[in-house]
Amino acid sequence: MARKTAMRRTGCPINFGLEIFGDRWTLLILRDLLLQNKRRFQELLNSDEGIATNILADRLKRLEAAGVIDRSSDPADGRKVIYRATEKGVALVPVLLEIAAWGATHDAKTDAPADFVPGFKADRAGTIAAFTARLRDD
Amino acid sequence: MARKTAMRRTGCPINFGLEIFGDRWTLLILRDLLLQNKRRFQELLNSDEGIATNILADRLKRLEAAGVIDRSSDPADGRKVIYRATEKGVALVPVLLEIAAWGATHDAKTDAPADFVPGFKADRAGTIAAFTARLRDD
DNA sequence: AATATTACTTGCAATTCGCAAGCAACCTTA
DNA sequence: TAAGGTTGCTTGCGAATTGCAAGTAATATT
Repeated sequence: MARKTAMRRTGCPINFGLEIFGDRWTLLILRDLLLQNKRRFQELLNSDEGIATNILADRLKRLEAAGVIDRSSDPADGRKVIYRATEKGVALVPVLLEIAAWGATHDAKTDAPADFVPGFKADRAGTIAAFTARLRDD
Repeated sequence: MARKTAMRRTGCPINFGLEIFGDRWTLLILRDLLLQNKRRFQELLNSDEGIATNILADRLKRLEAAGVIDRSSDPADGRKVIYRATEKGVALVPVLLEIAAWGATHDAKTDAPADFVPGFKADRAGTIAAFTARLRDD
């Protein structure tokens, strides 16, 4: 899991994002951290998609290195680690919600609640604000 | 390049998206098709990030299989192939613009024009409409 | 003191990636 | 109409990444 010094391909802002979260797992971890309020390694591990422990550990390291999340140990239980999105991470909520809206719209068998897409379209800013506020509260 | 029958991990709408474009290259191809109006294999190949021909061919096949793009041959030149986003593909413009806005905001050395983020924030719907309209025109 | 939890590493086989070549179909030029 | 160039791919192969299983160290619980 040698952390290689991230070689930038280009200065394109989309490429910048992809070099951080352009893989099959990173945005799922951010989904759990940003939209599902998960905080610990075990919670992230237990997601339905079934990420492996080495991949999860690697992605959390990269996200921390990229300044998207913070890592701290739980003062109430020294074994536990708390992962938390930084402001830079919280700023990805709109990206995740747009992907979710696209997926829910174009997947006939989506698990998304029926009112998600209409609600998001009707009040995009409100939906984003609701998720964002929840992250800053706890 | 064996196309394996895409095994769904879950019905999560974000996972649905990631199974189509959750890798280092696919969204860059869509960037070129959706935001840069590229249409041919060579144009996509010439992007600054330097995608390999086998990867590009593979991703174009997957995008076509997913219904995100259409493939047709150029009536004016039988060697050339025209790749074009479907409605499902055009619907990814907001996703790409959100990623671009995030990248431009958080990358100190971004190549994005200085007025992109302010312009996008001031008139999100207008920015999306401008890109979308351009795709339907030609 | 013994056992369980939590957050990870480590090993290794299997898949995927990326570079370089090759190739078939089509167009252009002479 | 023959020769050469262009276009959109495919093929081979070494290197990197992934994913599963099995550890392990540092706490916490009983």
